[in-house]
Amino acid sequence: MKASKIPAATITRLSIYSRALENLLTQGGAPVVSSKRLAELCGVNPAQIRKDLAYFGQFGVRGVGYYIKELLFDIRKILGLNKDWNLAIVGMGNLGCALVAHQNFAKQGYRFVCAFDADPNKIGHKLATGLEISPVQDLIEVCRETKAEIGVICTPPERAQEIANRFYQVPVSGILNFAPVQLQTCEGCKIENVDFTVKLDNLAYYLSMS
Amino acid sequence: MKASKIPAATITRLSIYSRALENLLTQGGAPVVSSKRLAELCGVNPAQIRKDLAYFGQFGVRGVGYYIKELLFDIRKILGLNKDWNLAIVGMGNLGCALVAHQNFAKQGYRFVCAFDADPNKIGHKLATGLEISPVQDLIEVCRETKAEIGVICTPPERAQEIANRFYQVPVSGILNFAPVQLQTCEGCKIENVDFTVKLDNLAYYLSMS
DNA sequence: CCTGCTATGTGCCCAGAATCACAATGGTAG
DNA sequence: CTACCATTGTGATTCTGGGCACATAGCAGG
Ligand SMILES: NC(=O)c1ccc[n+]([C@@H]2O[C@H](COP(=O)([O-])OP(=O)(O)OC[C@H]3O[C@@H](n4cnc5c(N)ncnc54)[C@H](O)[C@@H]3O)[C@@H](O)[C@H]2O)c1
Ligand SMILES: NC(=O)c1ccc[n+]([C@@H]2O[C@H](COP(=O)([O-])OP(=O)(O)OC[C@H]3O[C@@H](n4cnc5c(N)ncnc54)[C@H](O)[C@@H]3O)[C@@H](O)[C@H]2O)c1
Repeated sequence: MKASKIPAATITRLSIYSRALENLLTQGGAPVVSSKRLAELCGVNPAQIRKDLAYFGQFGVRGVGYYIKELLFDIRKILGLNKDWNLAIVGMGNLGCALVAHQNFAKQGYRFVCAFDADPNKIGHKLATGLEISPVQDLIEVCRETKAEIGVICTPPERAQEIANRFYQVPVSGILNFAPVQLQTCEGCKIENVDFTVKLDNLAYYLSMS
Repeated sequence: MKASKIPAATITRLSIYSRALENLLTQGGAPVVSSKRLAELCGVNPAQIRKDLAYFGQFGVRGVGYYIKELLFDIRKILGLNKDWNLAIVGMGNLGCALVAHQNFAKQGYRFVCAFDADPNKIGHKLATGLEISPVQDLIEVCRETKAEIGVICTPPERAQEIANRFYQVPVSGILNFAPVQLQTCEGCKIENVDFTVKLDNLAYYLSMS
């Protein structure tokens, strides 16, 4: 598939473009946007946008620009957001609960279909969304029942690998990992790490430079 | 300064190396580590590690490897983590509270010195750490009093720019932004975005490809 | 003291990504 | 119908970053 030829950075930017387009839509205004204007909103080079889109086809009208609504639809389709995705989350602590409570995910088509914790006090507890916390021992079984496709790890770092291994057995096809460890990968399962500390460290570096 | 010649990716990796080194330290074992072993732990190429470090000097012993404790110290110094950093946080909702409750930040020398919200019900409330939530109107004043250096934005996206503008006035020298918007930048203030949705979108793309 | 081994430090090369610049083209106005 | 304008789509160019491979240097053992 041509997928392999497309830079990862392009995919990340597509996601950012889609958010800017959503904002333009809700704000109303002209139904078209030029690559120049969109570039300003996203903080990138206009040619970059045109080239990113060119990987997937032709979406604009020369001399006019891009029809916002159509482009948004096309980008979401490229990103695979024209379907809902089922998420399983493990570790219902501070962060885990914040994620499940977050509205935007549902709006984008990401649904939490099961939640797990190891703490007996939490198991059985119902979250605001109606989701009930299951014991982590049942992870594989429940994930299969609920057809989870993406796993989200919010446990302490020393438990993360063990949870990942179980996800591999389900199997899920992707993992979003919030624990600050480098997970061992597994054929057929794509991992994305979200790491706040790394971002803070970056800031610290640049600030102590200047 | 030579800073500008160093790839941003290098700084990010340094942060990851430092975490791996911390793990090695607490686990005990040999006091030295080779670039090969460290590379395995971090999921990168050994030459990459040596090259990253070479930007800043010579830290290893040929034929032996790197002394873990010393290297960790040196990397933390490079990253500017040999001092504490004062953080100001705005928006004490689900995410904001999770961040303040998080132990790791304090361990790394990141201290929350003030917290703000617009909700009258939250103002005056004391967090577990003893930190009291201040009204967002007082942001500039309180940030100056508490010597905040880095701002953390956890408000809804439509409020984020307005908060950033106030941070610019303090001024803080860096902002960690969790709201899914592209903030307008300001000379002298470095911005880092943490964006979960983008990561999920990346997953969605790769999963719908294969 | 000398020899051999091992892992670092680094010059060189290659790949991929960002930017530039221009030709192609749809829309519009006269 | 024609000519002009604005903005896209894309080939060419530049630049940055990653990986290879080897020379270099410290250590250990005899
Ligand atoms: N909270 C933050 O702001 C923040 C920031 C950066 C990184 N993180 C990382 O995110 C993760 C979670 O952070 P948190 O603040 O929510 O921690 P937390 O302690 O509030 O929550 C951890 C949860 O995981 C559960 N758990 C522990 N072991 C488990 C297991 N084996 N199986 C299933 N569940 C288990 C615990 O019962 C608890 O509910 C940690 O790895 C942390 O380092 C958190
Ligand atoms: N919770 C998540 O998992 C998650 C994930 C991705 C992104 N985000 C983003 O992080 C931000 C916060 O998310 P959350 O889940 O904590 O939302 P939340 O609604 O729980 O909290 C938002 C808080 O901001 C406060 N606030 C609103 N306007 C304010 C203002 N002008 N000044 C100061 N405070 C103000 C509110 O009173 C509230 O306490 C949002 O931008 C959200 O999109 C959150």
